Amino acid sequence: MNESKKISKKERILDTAEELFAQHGFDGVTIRQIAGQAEVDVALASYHFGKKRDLFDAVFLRRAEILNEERLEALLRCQATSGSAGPTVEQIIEAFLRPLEMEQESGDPGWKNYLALVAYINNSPVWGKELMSKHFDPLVARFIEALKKALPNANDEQIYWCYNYLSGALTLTFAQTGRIDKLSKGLCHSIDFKTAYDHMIPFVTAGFHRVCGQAEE
Amino acid sequence: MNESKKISKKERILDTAEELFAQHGFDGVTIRQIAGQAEVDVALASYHFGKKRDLFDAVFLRRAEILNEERLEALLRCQATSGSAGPTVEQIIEAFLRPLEMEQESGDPGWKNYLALVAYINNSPVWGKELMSKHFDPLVARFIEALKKALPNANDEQIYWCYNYLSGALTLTFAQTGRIDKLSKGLCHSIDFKTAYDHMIPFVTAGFHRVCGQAEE
DNA sequence: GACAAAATTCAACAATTGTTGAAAACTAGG
DNA sequence: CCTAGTTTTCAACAATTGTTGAATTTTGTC
Repeated sequence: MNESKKISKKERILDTAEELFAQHGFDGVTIRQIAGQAEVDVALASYHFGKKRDLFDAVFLRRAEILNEERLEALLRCQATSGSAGPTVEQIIEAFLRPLEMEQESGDPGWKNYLALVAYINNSPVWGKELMSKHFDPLVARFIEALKKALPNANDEQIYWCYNYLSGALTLTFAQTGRIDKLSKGLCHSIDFKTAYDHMIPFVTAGFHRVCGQAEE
Repeated sequence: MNESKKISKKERILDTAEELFAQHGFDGVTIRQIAGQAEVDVALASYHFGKKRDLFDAVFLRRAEILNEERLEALLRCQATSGSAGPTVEQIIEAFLRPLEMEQESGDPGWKNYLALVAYINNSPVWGKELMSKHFDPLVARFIEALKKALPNANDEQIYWCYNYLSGALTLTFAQTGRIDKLSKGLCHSIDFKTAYDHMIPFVTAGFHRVCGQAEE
């Protein structure tokens, strides 16, 4: 077995499906397109993953678990370094966002596709609730608990709404539509995640503080 | 002609297409589904609108023009009432968001569907750039000009990134996925646009001020 | 190298897709 | 009522869809 260059056909199907689903959505992609671009027989996708929907789920789940682990680590790490008062809002937001940046800027282009897929799912009235709630919200709940501690004056409603805005700002960045490139006449670039997160962190941190009635220290 | 209750079949196709496209995206809907739900023959959609893509464009354009007019009015109005210094950031954001709230809370349920469709389009790597840039960004550019005046310390890059976050937070709200309902255990409701905008306005206002290096007065 | 299991290909299926041309029904004005 | 124009229906088309069962090849184990 040549383990250095060989990527199994099963993985190639996942990678291609990831890319195409992210670009065109579930219904905008055919199994034949996936198989064609992956240079694989049409029937092989069904053999490995079953129905089309099962393939979609497999693509979504593959990196969701990795992402959750990294985010959890980041949260625990910033909770460990901060005192008994717990981490600040900004530190929590950092822990929430930076793992994404790392993955997106890593060599693996699959992560860019994957997060674009998350953008598609999060904004979908059909799957937004189902998939995101099931696989991301258990961890999100832990981040929100930390935020509550950092914002003692806030009521829960305010925190959840603010998280919603954070989620929206984040997923639109994932989507990489290139709209901001055009609007800013080339000044900003959708693919420049580092800059996107650098601005996003103070933006949402200030938003949380303002809405949740807690002046920034 | 009974003009009170009669809605033409052509309009019924538009309304139904609006609802279904918003829920399932362009590729997730068939002409037959639209025709079926609109109680209309399949061929009638082609007769009135041509290709499927043309119908999609017609749905998108119908309310885009109305929305642009109302938003422009709101901007001009707040610019007129403010002095020569121009409106504050918060006033500009208000002018940007409130017309949406009005429409969404109006009796016409089509507006809710339409804005969910905008959410889908804005987050789509395929259409996000094309449709949004063409039909919304000319007006967005005017709002950004006003924001630049209200934030003299900001550089353009910061402003465009902040607008991107605003756009993301806004469109996720449009999408009405119901995820926040579940996450907050019934405390927040996706359909409650009034509350969504009430929280969003101070959230993004504070974000703009923080990123663009201008303390709030 | 035989052999069982896994992986892969081939061919085909019924169902559904967008679209169209011709026929039919409706509408309005003379 | 006649007629011209618009709207609506009907029927059908070629193409594409997801999926499957059987056949074939590859893989790993003794």
